[in-house]
Amino acid sequence: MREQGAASTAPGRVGDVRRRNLALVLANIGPNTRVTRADIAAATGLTKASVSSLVAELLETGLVEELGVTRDGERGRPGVGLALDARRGALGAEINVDYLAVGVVDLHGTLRSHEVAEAVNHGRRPEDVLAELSALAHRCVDAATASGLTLLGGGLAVPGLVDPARGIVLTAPNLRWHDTDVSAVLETLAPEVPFGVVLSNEANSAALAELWYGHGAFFRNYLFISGEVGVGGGLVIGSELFSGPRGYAGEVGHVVVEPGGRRCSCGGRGCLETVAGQEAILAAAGITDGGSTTAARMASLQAALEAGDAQAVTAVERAGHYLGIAVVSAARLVDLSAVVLGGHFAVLRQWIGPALTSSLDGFAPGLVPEGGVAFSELETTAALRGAAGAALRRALAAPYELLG
Amino acid sequence: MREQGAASTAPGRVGDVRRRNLALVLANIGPNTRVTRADIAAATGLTKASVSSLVAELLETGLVEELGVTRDGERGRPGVGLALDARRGALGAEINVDYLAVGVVDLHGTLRSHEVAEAVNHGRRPEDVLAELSALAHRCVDAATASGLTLLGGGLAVPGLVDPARGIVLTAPNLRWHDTDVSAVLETLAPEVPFGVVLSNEANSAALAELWYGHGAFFRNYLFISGEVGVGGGLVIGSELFSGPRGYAGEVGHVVVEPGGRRCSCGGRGCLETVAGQEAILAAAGITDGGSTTAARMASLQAALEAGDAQAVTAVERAGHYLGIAVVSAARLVDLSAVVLGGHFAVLRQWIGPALTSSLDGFAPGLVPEGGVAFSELETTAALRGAAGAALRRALAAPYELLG
DNA sequence: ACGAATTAGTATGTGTTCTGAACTATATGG
DNA sequence: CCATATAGTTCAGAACACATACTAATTCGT
Repeated sequence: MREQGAASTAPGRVGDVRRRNLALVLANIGPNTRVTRADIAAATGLTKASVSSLVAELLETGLVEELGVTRDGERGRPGVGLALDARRGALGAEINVDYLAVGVVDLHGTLRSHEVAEAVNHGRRPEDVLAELSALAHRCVDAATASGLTLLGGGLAVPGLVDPARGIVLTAPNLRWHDTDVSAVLETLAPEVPFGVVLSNEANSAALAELWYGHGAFFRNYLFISGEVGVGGGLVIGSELFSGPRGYAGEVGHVVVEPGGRRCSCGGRGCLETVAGQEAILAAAGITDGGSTTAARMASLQAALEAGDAQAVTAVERAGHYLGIAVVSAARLVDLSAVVLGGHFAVLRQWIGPALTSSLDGFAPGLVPEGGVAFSELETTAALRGAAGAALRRALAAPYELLG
Repeated sequence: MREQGAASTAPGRVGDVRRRNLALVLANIGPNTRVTRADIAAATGLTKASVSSLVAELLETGLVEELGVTRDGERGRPGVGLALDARRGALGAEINVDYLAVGVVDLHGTLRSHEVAEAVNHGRRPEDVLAELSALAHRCVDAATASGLTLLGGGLAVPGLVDPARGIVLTAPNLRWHDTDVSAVLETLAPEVPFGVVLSNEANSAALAELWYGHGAFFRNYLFISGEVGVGGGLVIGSELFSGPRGYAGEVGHVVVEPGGRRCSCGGRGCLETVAGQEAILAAAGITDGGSTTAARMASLQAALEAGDAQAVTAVERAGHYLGIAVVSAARLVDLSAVVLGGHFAVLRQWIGPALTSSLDGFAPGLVPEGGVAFSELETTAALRGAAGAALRRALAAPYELLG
C-alpha cells in the first residue's frame, strides 16, 4: 500500500530558488498574452534583473519565444512580447471500451493532429489493442512533427486503476485487464521525450482536460464524473487534480447511492455504477439487444429519448436522481460546489440535467448553486487532451529539466 | 465564496531556503528523541556545517533545548542531544453543546493543565458562554505559566462552520449561533502570543488531535467522525488536515446515507446526522425523556445498552450501519482506508463497532481492511488538544517568526 | 596506558542566486 | 530636440548551502 504525502525530507538548496522562480516566471507567460519582462517583474515581485536572467534561460529551453517589440501606443520604450512556443507539444492517447483515441496538443492548447478509431476492446488481447494504438499514435506524431512540432512528453489514459510509477494497469474491469504491464508501449508511443509518457486513469485525465481546455476557466474546484461503460470520476481542487494518498481518489462510481440496491461488480452494493453506468441505464430503458455493442445500444437509447419513449426517459432521469446523491456526498466531504459531467452524461444532458438539478435540490438545497452543474464539450478528446496536458504541465512545472 | 488554492505568486528568495531548512531541521527534533546535529545531517541530507548553523538559530527561538552529551556507548565523540523544549506550549479551548473545555499542551504533547465544565450551551447567550470560557482559560494559563511555561499560541474549537481569518462563527446550529464574532475573545484568551489564537471547527480539531496525540502514529490517512449532538468530521490526508477550497471539507454528517429518509435540519434529506446524531439514536432507542439534557439521556442510553435493552441495541446498530455507508462513500471519493470514531461513537464502541464493520463488509468488501476502524480515546480533550496542537504546529512550521 | 580509529561539531573559502542601484535603450509629447 | 517615461542590462553586495579541512571527545586494541 504505497502512500504519498511523507514529510519532505529534501533539504532546500540555493539552486531551488532558481528552479522555483523559473517555473513562476513561466506560469506568467501564456499562449498568446504577449507579456513583457517588465509585466512579469510587476506580477511576481521579482526584480527586472532577475526576470531578465530567468527569461533568458526559459528561451533556451524552447518553451518560450520572443514575439518582437510590442507597440501599445504608450510612452516609454516598448517591451518585447513573450509567449509559450506553439512548436512544443505532447502526445495524448486513450484506450476505452468502445474506441481508441490519439492526439497531439501544443503549448497553445491547440489539437494539432487527432485520430479516433472505433473498436471493441472488451476482452480483446492487450497486445492487439496496444499494437493498434501504436499505429494510430505514430500517424499522429508524424503529422505533428512534419508541421514543425517537437514532443515534450505524453500520456496514456485507460478506464481503470493504474500504477503510474511502474506503468501497470492494475485493473480495468470493463476491458478485462488485470496487472497488465504497458510500460514498454509507453516508451514506444513517443520515444525519448524529455518528460516521458505517463499512464493515467481516464476519468482523472478527462477531469484535467476540463480544467485546462474546458470549464476550468470558470471552475477551480469541482467533481468531474465520466460516464462510460463504467462511471469514473476526478476531483479537481484548487485547479489541481486531487488523487488521494494512493492515487485512487475520485472513484465516484462506487459511492453508495442506493443502500438497498443491487450488487456491484466491485463486490459492494448500491454503487452509483449499478444505477448510472451505461449497462444499467440501458437495462432500465429496456434496450436489451444482446447482439449489438454497448455503444450501438447507447445510440438506440438516444433515438428512443428523442422519440419521447417514456421508459427511456424514466431510466435516464433515475440515473440523474442517483447522480445527485453522489454529488451531494462528494460536495459535503470535499467542500465542492460544482460538477462537470462527461461521457454519456454529457450526451444525455438535456434529459439528465433537470433530474440531477432536482435531485440536488431535494438532498441538499443550496449546496450546488445555479450554474454549478456543467457538461463537458470535449467528447472523445477529453481524456487524450488531459493526458497530453498533464505532460505539458510537467514541462511547465520543471523547465530546468530542459537545460544543461 | 472565498476559495483557497490560488497559484503562489510569491517569488522564491535566497532567504526562503533558510526558512525551509529551519523548519526541516526542527521537524527532525522530537520531544524526547535526543537527536544530535550529526543525526539530523544524516536524516536531512544537509551538511553538518549547515545543521550546526541552523540548530544555533533554533536554540535562540527557545523551541529547542540542548540536553547535554549523549552517552550511547559507541565509538567516537558523543553528540549533544537536542529536544523540543517542554517549557513552550499552547492553549486549547472548546465550546461544545454540553460542556466547555480548556487546556494547555506543551511541545512534548503533555497536557499541563486542564479544566472541563459541564454547561448547557444550546441557545445560551454567546457573551455568557465566552465569559465563562475566559475564566476557565485564565485559570489554566495561570497554572501553566506558574510552572514555567511560555505560551506560543492557542486555538478555540466550536461545533460549527467558522471563518478563521475573521474570527467569526458562521453557523453553529446546535448552539444556535449565527455570524457570531468571537475575534475579541480570541485575543483575550492568550494575549500577545506570537502565533495568535485561531478559531476552528470542533471535528477538524479532534481529527488533528487524533493525528498528533492519538492514532496518528498508525494512520496517516483517515476520516475522523465526531459524534456529538451533531455529526462532524475531519479528513486527514498525508498527515495533514484536508479542509477543502473554502474550509468546509469533512462534513460527513450531511452525506446522504438514506435516500428515502427524513428531512434534516440542513434542509436536505437522508443525511447521516438524521440517523446517527445523538437525538436520532435516542429517539430510535425510545429514550425520549424531554425534560433532561441530551447528555443525561445519552447516559441513560448507555445504561440501557449495558442492561441489554434490545431497542437500544438495535438503535445503535442502525447508526453503525449508516456510518458504514458514509465511510464507504468517503473512502471511495478520497481514497482512504481507515476511520477513527470519536465522541459518542467512541463511547458506544462495543455496540457500534461490529455493526459498522459488517456494514463496511456489505457495501465495499476489502475497502477498509482489518484494523482500519479505530476509536478515539481522547474523550473531551480531543478538540482542545487539536486546537492547541495546531498552534504548536504553526510555531514548528515557522520558527523564524521567533527570531529578530 | 597510550595511540589509532571513529564520530561530533566548527571554521573557512567557493559558487549560486537574488537584490538594488546605476546605466543603456527606445519610445511619446510638447 | 529635449524632457519624460518605460524596458531591459550590468555589476557590486549579501545570504546561504556546500566542500574541505580542521578541532574535540570518545572507544578499542594492544
